[in-house]
Amino acid sequence: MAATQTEALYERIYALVREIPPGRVATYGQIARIVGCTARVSGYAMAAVPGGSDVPWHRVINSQGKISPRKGGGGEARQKRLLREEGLRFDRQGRVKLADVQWDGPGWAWLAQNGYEPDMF
DNA sequence: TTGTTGACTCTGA
DNA sequence: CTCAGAGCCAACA
Repeated sequence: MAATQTEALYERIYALVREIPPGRVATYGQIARIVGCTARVSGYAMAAVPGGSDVPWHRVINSQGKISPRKGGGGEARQKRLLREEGLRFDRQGRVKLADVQWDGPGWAWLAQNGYEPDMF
């Protein structure tokens, strides 16, 4: 269980990302709005996902519809390949069409079941 | 405790 | 389209 506030925050982020269906993507800011943190922090949470996790971290991209570049360099290519395998199309600028493939959110039922209050939105 | 860094986003040029 | 600056906040030295 979460021993601290920040651990609880990360767990909320991961639980939410696990709800993103194949073929859809969410943005860091979208995740951040729901769990109640900043876009930067949700990005940091993705960087902290351990390998072999069941969290579909590759379905989280930036607000421009592009794969965010890492510090280390590698990783973007793998993320792009995983998304292609789920049917996403990338244009010449390496962007997906967010209007078509962006996730519409977890839904009220899931939110209520996971401790979120309606007045948060 | 202070300073730097980063898988972000928005605005403006 | 690209680029720069400001705001953001948890992690780390």
